[in-house]
Amino acid sequence: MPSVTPASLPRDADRIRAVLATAGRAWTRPRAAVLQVLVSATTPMTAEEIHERLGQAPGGRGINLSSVYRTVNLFRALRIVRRVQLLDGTGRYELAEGDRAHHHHFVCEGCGRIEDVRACPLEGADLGATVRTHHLELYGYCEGCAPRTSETHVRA
Amino acid sequence: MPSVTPASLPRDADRIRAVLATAGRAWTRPRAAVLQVLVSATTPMTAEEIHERLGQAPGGRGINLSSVYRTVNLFRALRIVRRVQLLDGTGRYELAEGDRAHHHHFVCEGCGRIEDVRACPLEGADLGATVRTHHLELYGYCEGCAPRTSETHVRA
DNA sequence: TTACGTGCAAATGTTTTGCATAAAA
DNA sequence: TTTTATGCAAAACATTTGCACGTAA
Repeated sequence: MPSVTPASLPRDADRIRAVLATAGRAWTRPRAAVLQVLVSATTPMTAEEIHERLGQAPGGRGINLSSVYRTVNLFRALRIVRRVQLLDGTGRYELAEGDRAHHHHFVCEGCGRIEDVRACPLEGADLGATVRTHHLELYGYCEGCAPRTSETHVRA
Repeated sequence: MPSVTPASLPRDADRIRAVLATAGRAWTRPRAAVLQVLVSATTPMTAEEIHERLGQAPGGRGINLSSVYRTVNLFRALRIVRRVQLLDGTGRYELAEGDRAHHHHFVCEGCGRIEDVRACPLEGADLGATVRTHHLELYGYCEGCAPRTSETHVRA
């Protein structure tokens, strides 16, 4: 039962380190640091955001942004990380492991906050044999952000 | 009276022209041409793709790519066009009007083809009061593209 | 005739890549 | 000691913007 608490990272790290070893890829300081950031994330993060927070991760200083991209792409290929695309066009990355396996996102059109939606409304739905997976994004206004319908602003 | 989709474009054009007029925006050659391309599209198109096909639309020659972007963004603000974000990160645009109002997409991970999914599997589902709208993308392999599970390639 | 729109070129932002060096296996 | 990964700088895209000129209303 992996979680965000301090003690869980080693477990995550060990498991993922084994995945990399099986794939013939090395366990390195940048990869460990990126994983650490993603494990403690509460929302999908852009490459830039991951890069900024690397300073707080052990051994995470001085890592180049291009290494962040290379790392999340490797993790994606190994199904450790998933890319999320919201309407702003910037890619975001999140763990796709353990209890974070399948979930969706609610995006507040007022403040931009992104919330996880763990209960999949499509659970059990028959989407046809050809469908392997799906991505669902919900848009609306969170409590605290009053809905404004009279605006000319682009939001969907 | 030239047209690509015989009878429907003039109707679409007239209605949308009225929407622009109400918003105090002009009806111009580039806007008419972009609309024409979108009306005859069978799949959401990137700005680049729209730009390429403008040559086949009446009066569509010599229109700048930046005008395509400005046009789709204006149309989005007026809810005439919707932006679709698939996992490749490139924005695609499609009409959000009339019988194309609400639908989703199936993306073939083999050949990249995008199909409309008209029946919304969330029709009638209770997503909570805060949810205004949603986007759903289905991923899988179309008939003709055999599923390959043993690959290291990034696809979700 | 006046506000609005367009082309063009340059700027911005995101993501990838080539290459020489450094670190892991 | 051989393979794989990294930093750095540059390239490749996608999208937006400033400005002078054109055009719809």
